[in-house]
Amino acid sequence: MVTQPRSMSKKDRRLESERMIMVAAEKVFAEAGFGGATMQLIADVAGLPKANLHYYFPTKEALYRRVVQDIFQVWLKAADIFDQASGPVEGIGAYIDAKMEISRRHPAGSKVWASEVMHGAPVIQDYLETTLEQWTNGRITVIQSWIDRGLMAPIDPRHLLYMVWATTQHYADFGHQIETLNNSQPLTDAQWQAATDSVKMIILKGIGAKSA
Amino acid sequence: MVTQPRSMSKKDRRLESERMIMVAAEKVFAEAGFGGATMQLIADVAGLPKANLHYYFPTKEALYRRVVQDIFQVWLKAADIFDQASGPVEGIGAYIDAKMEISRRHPAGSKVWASEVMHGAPVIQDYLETTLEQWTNGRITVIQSWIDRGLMAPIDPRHLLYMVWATTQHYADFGHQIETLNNSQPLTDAQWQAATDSVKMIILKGIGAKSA
DNA sequence: CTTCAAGCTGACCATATGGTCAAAATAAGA
DNA sequence: TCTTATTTTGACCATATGGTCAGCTTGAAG
Repeated sequence: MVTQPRSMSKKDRRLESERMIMVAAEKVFAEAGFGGATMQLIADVAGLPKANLHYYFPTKEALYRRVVQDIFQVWLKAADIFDQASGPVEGIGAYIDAKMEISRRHPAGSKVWASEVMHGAPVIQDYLETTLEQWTNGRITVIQSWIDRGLMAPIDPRHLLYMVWATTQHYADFGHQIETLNNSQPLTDAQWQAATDSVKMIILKGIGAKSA
Repeated sequence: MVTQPRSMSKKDRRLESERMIMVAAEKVFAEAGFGGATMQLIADVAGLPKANLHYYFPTKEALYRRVVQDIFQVWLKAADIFDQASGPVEGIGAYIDAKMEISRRHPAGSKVWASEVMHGAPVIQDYLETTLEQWTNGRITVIQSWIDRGLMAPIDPRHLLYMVWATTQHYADFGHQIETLNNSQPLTDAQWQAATDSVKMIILKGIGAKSA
């Protein structure tokens, strides 16, 4: 694939190799699913011999686990925006922006996550029960406070979050379908912007969001 | 699994066997993905010897294809409601109701469909390009006419449809995550109703829908 | 009852895949 | 330069899986 620079310390090369493998793995897992992905294909995409993958990651499952954990981190970081907001228009608006951007820049990751959850979260169930639940409850509190302050309609915060997740991730997970319905062309910059604006407009208006 | 009634014509038994296999296959494909599913497991779930599956369905892919096609039919049928509606409140409201009902009653099918599309629609690409595109364009026309008649805000109909698909299917595809965040309990009747109501309320309000 | 096509299945095969390993190559330190 | 630890990789193995097939069972028609 890509020839590694000669001038690299062993530690750097290690990190670099791991990164290349992770990138290739994310792509292959997204395209074929865990069961359909093969270590050989991941190795080919990464431009390394298969045995090399097993030097860095003992098993296919270990590699997959790392990929999923990585994605989860990206997810969580994007959510920080929520807290700095003074009200729903800013908070949810910015959150939608961030999630749409992730769907656009990181579609493979989104698909791997979706696949993992669809199959019953065999490897990140503990994350769902701990980190995700805590994060969710925290945001629910924030949204509820907005409702209490009259900044938005009394929507069940949980279902609002689900709607944001569903809608934004749909543009990654079902990107192929969307592209097909777009004359088999990838969405242009303008179309991504229009999609983001539509989503934001409908949801913010739908919950009667007011600026703080 | 279930013992077949003795009093059945050969034709009926054929249909019955095919049905049992299809049901088992849908479940297994949903839980494991195409690559992760095995004919042996499908056979076990169906309560038949593996060789019997190959008697009715020549290959794993052929079986999978039939399952996906079946699901697509359910999808399309649910969409008929759209046409009988006089305006967005009735039309989109009923469509959301129908799709939420499918997500609840047919979650495995929804997952198989999602998986298929996520992996680039290898077996139903032609459906996307023909049937689905036609259906979509038809509904876009309907929605546009509502906009033209001032029955709703000038939202891009395409993104509205995507939002309805995303949100309703999310309750099936990410059902495991939702259940985990619900104290690891399946949603109750009341919770399903609340979810449906939330979705309908936000979207209908979000697009400024008016009864015709 | 007989016949014969349709349905069914245990045993088997070729292949693909995850994973191992010993030996070679490489680089850091003394 | 020599030594040692780390990294790389071709060859190999055990297993799982999709698929086949020859022979058996069943039931409908004459």
